[in-house]
Amino acid sequence: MTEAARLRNQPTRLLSLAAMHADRQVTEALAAVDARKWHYAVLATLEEFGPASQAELSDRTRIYRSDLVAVLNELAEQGSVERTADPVDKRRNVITLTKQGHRQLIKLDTVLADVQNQVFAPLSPSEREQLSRLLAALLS
Amino acid sequence: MTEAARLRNQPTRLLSLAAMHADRQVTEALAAVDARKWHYAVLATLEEFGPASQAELSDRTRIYRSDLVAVLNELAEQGSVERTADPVDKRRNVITLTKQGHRQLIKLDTVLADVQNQVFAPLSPSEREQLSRLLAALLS
DNA sequence: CTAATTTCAGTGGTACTGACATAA
DNA sequence: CTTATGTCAGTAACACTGAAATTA
Repeated sequence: MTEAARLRNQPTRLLSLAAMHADRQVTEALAAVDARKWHYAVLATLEEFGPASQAELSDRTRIYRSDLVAVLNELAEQGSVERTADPVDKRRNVITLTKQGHRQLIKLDTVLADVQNQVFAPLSPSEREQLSRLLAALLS
Repeated sequence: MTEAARLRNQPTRLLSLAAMHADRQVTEALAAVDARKWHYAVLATLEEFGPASQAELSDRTRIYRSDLVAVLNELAEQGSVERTADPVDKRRNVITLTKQGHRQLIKLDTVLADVQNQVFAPLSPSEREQLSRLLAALLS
């Protein structure tokens, strides 16, 4: 079944379909190790910037504050993260990466590296760079 | 607020963010004329291939059969489409584009052309072609 | 009997809004 | 008094599954 020419000629549709295709593989690969994209975003951010409040995590990961609550509940339940009250500002929680969380991050690193290679397998290394450059330009 | 290096280096994340950014603008522009992406997909398909059953429309647009029902209800309500029983196969409906639907399609064409130019404004014409080529390669 | 078509009900992850209590 | 923070409730479009009724 062929697509209408009008649809084929909508670059935004192509972009959507490609992203959906990639997202699907990421989601599946992460699910296999009991994780989600957001888990990785939070763990990676904590690793790089150290303990943070939920508001700061929200800013850095682009996860909404309201949605972050559930993500942190999940990460805390699996012991990847600790949530303690901030003594200097009692409105805040301080989120800290645990050793278990660090191990989980390393594991997710390898899982995601595999997925990137799988998703971008049709492209040569220089084409992958090209693509990243063009996509980044769209966001600036 | 900067993103963690690990996140910046995930091309699939970049792809997701770019697609989300583009989708948002498409959705907003279409909402302004009381339409959705799926409406356009259905109208464009009917225009190019003529009257079709819902199963055929589903195949061509990649909209699930179950979701297509609601889309066609909306299009029928606004008079863009007519749904009649197929005399030769009573299981089927025949979906036909009306004159009103044709006009709506033309209108959506211009709306979407504007959005494409807006979304891909940061890229030169040859870069846009490059991007389309690379994205298409990911889907093959 | 089987297979295809339309439809409905429902799930689940996502993006996003709004509101509330608490505390700065 | 206002603003920031964490939390909860809820909406909406989307992707997807499963099943029922009708008809080929």
